[in-house]
Amino acid sequence: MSDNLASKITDSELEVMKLLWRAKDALPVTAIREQLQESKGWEPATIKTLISRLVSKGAVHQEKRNVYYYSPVITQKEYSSWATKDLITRIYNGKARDLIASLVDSDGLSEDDIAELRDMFKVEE
Amino acid sequence: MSDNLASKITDSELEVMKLLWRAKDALPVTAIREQLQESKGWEPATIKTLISRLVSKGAVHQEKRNVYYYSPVITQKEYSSWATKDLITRIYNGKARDLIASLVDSDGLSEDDIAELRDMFKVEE
DNA sequence: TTGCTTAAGCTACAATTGTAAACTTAATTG
DNA sequence: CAATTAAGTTTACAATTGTAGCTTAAGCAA
Repeated sequence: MSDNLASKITDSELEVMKLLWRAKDALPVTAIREQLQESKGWEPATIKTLISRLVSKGAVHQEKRNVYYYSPVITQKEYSSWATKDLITRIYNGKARDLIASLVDSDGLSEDDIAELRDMFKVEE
Repeated sequence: MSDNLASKITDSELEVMKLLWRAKDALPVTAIREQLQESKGWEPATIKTLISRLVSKGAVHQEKRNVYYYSPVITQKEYSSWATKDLITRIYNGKARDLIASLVDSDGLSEDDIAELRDMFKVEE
């Protein structure tokens, strides 16, 4: 994913993306609105603006049926991994291990997490 | 560190923080400018604005000597760990291990990183 | 001491973001 | 078919951010 795309997904827009990622299929505004209006307390107009911005920045695709249906162009994986690398670049001088060290070291990991990570790194060839 | 503080350090401001973190002692504008003017191509006025904003948001402390000397209030560790937790909250549903899984899984880790992490999580058994 | 060079403070201004209303067009319903 | 409603488009507007100039005050050199 190009820096252009992901870097421009703002916090509010991300809420829309999350919803689209959760959905298996493309969704019409109605469906999007239904969820965000309640969970976020946003006005329909606000939600529409966010969707439009995402479409114009190429993060969401719109398909005309009876009414437009929206689906994510950028996958959640792409986005998360981009965001993570971005954090590493900006804050950890590009060193992924420093991120993890920081997590370990600031109690960012639960016992469970650590157990799981131990596993994760054990089996790895 | 409160959410208030860290969440408000913007990208440009972060460059100033990084410099202050690197410095062992408080620095006068001159010193800060010297470095950022070259590395970032910023005008003196810009640098001054960033410093002022950091001071007013409480991330940097200023001490009047002959001239003001600036030093970080928020430590780099505090900031990184905050930023990391923030990422986890926003993108990984609060699950630190998902962050790491994503790193592993998107080739965000070099062989070296993995070796080191394996050490880090080595089972003492 | 008087102006010259900066530091510090205040002001500016465009782009982005969060939030939304107003207007226009198309669809649904009586 | 006319009226209502909902979808889609355009416009708005304040806060934040990136970037910087202008003004005033103060220290230093001549």
